[in-house]
Amino acid sequence: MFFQKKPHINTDEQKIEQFLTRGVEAVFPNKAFIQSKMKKGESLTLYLGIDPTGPTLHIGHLVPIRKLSEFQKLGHQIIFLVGDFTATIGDPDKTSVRKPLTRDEVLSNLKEYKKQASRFIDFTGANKALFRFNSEWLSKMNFKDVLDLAALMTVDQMLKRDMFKKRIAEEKPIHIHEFMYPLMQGYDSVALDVDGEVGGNDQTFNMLAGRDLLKQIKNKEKFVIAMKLLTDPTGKKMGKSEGNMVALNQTPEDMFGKVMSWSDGMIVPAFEIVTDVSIDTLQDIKHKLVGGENPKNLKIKLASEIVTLCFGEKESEQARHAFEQTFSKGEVPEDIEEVSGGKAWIDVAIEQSLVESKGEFRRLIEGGAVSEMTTGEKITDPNTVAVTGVYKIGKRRFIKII
RNA sequence: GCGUCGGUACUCAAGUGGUCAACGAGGGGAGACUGUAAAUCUCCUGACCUUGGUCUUCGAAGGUUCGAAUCCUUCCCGGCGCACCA
Repeated sequence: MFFQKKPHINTDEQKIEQFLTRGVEAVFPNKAFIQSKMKKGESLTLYLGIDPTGPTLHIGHLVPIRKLSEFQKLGHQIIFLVGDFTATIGDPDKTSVRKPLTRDEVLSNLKEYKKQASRFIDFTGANKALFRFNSEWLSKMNFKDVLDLAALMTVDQMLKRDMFKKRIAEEKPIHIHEFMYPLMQGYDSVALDVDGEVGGNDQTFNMLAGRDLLKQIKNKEKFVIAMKLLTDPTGKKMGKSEGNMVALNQTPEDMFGKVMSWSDGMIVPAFEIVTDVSIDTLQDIKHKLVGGENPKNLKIKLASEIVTLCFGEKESEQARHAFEQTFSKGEVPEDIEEVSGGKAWIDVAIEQSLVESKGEFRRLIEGGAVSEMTTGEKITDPNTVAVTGVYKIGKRRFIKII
């Protein structure tokens, strides 16, 4: 327990309402429960757990992170929990066991996390966010502790989880340790002794497991806020496993471009859950879309908003400019690699890692993907000598031969 | 333990002695059309030289054969059923 001068708790009704609704998919046990706590001005703790499974955070993480930040701004205590222990175990996946990560992988993934998270969360000052690791407690438990914990849940409860049902239906294996995952993650709630947890809707089962455990072990009612997932119109999740993710370590230009390539159906949900635009603006955007405004314009606004959030207004403006210049007007991007020519194209391509194999480059040539920007002339033979000019390979790869 | 079915490229999934670098679908890349959208049409999607070929791949290792992803043996991993269950 630590005693510090608690900052003022904001009990503004509108802000609380916003906190509990914007981008929120579901709350447990119910909205009124959390509302009353918040209105009373109680100082609450809320945490978000993230497994360091990739080298960077991505835009999907942003949704709960920003919700966490919102809570911090209201004066409450927030905790950013890194699932360093759980990541070395492997979360059950839809189809199979996720490959467990090694300690080293986890540590290297971790490096960037705090840095990236600190763009949104305040890790300094009077009400600083805590940065914790679940190995602090999970690595210390012995088999007896684990059994005691496991005794609190039944197999039937576990089997309610969709992915397990699915795997049984598909006659795919389920390992015992996969049942432990919700327990471990749930135990985080107990160890941290929090008032609430926020996370993506895909984490609802695990979050509720924690709620259950906390109730049984400490007789405490944890609230759970499940955030909407950033999905494309087909309901597919945006995430690293789906390949359409926007990583937070990308350049502003790349991020801008990625957002622009989202499908139109993403515009409204993305505005709602990953930007700060007001509810009025949101309505306005919906109307414009229905009214036949070119969705591209709204998407540019969306991309600008998102890049601003991550990098600031200036960077965002530059990214937008670069995007319009490069793609809308078909001009050459400003910062491109310059290499000296004088040798066969295929060698240049390999040396510059523009392609992964010579075969791939040949295929691109055959497909007419390599051309000079100003004359539009296509390279038709991979063995021709690269001469001075600015070339593009496909849509996004550029190179300048000097 | 016994029986039985299965393990194929990024994913799903055909193929069950030569015509298999391996059907098809998804994903990814490229071209056309565009708003770097979606939809649609076309092409490509193991590596290396290249009209053709060489090499590496179908859970692992051996074997049979002129020739295997395909047959045999052993092993590893999984599903299901039966048996066992202090």
